[in-house]
Amino acid sequence: MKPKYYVTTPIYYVNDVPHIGHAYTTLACDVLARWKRLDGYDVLFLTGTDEHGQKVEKAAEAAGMSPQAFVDKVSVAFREMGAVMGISNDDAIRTTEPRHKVSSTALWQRLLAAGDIYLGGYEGWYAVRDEAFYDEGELTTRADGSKVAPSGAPVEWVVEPSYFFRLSAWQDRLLAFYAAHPDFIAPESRRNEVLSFVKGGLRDLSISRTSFTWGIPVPGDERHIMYVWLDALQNYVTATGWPDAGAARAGFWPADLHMVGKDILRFHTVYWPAFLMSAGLPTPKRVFAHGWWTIEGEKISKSLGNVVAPAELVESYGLDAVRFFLLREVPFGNDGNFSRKALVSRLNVELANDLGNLAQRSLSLIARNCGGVLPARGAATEEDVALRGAAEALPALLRQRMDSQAFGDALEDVWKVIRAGNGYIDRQAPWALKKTDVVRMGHVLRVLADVLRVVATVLQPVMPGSMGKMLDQLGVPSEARDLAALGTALAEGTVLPAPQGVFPRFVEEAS
RNA sequence: GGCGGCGUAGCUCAGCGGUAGAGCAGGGGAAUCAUAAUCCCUUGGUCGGCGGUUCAAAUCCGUCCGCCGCUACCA
Repeated sequence: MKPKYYVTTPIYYVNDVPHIGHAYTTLACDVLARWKRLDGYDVLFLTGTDEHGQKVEKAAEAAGMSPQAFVDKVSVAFREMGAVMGISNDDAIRTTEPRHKVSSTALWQRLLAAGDIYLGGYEGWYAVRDEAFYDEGELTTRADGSKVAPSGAPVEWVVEPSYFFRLSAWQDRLLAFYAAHPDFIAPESRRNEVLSFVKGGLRDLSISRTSFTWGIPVPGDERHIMYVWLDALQNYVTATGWPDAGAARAGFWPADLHMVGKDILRFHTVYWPAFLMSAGLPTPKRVFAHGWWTIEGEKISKSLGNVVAPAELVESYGLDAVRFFLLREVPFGNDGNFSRKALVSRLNVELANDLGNLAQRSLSLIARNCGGVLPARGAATEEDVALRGAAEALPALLRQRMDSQAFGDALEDVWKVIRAGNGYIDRQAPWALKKTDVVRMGHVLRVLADVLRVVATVLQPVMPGSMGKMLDQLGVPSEARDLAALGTALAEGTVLPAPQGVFPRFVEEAS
């Protein structure tokens, strides 16, 4: 039986407009999912949308629609984004689905049975204008004695009945959990932040509301609806069919990886494991918090009008170039800056010149001088062994990179081999061997074809379309494109199709 | 304020106790199979400042300066 791998994106809040940040998170998960499939795993890759909450209720009202009709409409944008980015998710969960109501209700009952839920009152300074609660310390007192939020909105003291989760009781168990699972939170700096937060003490968590109704009712007390994160986080479990132990996907929980933006790290690394442990469910193995993108040096913001639509980028530069750029440009986990200049540079230098051109020059030499068929392997020289060895080391190397979500390092590893390939072809000069040693020329071209095959194979998760084309040109059968297949050499004499450039250079239109 | 991190070549970053590295950008040369692509060589850094530990410090400790993150209930 294949080993299982379960990776999730956050569920995206439908009130947002999908932008490059959402695309980035989802893309990272997609590459992992594709990599694991390539490596023989049975993969469950989940994304989805968070469709409950007061903001949605209000937005629906403003649009003159029922909340359900509203979310049916706006959630489409996120599924379209997935299609545009070439995302290979197995499921796209929506928190408004019946299966999720069943699962969230069951979770609540588990927490209740564990004695971790009690009825209390949620009170605090609330600004109606901001629809938000504020801490005493955040407020400013005006001359007339009234208090205002940092936004300047007036606040009032409100009390609302609410169910609470006994998070305060979980501090020690959480700290023990982090200690026992040092890889649970990544990157390291984020782990430190979470540890420091939990060590500072935990307060009980309000997990229900009565002030609006668009949510999942609390079992046994339907005046309340479950609040935000309890319902939202549970989606990851819902998708595995829980609480039906016989569900087809039952074996996928716990997730191997929750990919999140750094803004929602705490919910995934503090509340979520506490909920799960309380419910007697296994905890996810790892949560990775990636960084943010700025656009041409500026924060992404609607008011700046610099929100970059993924579809527009794909339209301008091509899907694979965009996918490559996002994972290549910035060490994963760091913040990064998106600039068109940098994207064009990566596309032209690394994709077109380094990789595309290496394939094109190698393949056209084979087409012209080897009758268009794959030459045989021959006695290997020291240089042949070195280059072939570097390529053959890639799968094992990338396995480690992928398991630590080091996409940038993974791509750098591959590019070292590609650069070495260009050095090799220059030194071997098969175009000169054509006149002096045709047999050796064939052997050299075969080394290049073999190296390109490995490179194209391991790059498929990042650039599925263009690497598929490259494998076509290398004569690799569609059933021989996974990592395991790399152990079997291609048959000499395989007829290769006419080579065609895979990555055209991007030329700015003359103005 | 508290806790944590960062500051290394023009740019983006790796190195984290043993004579400063990569990619890009800049300069010179070679080649001409190839997407005017490629290859080779090369300029460039007192590794934020100051002190300390050590035979030896980007690398450990202290301190100062400058940035950044976290410091709970909008998803």
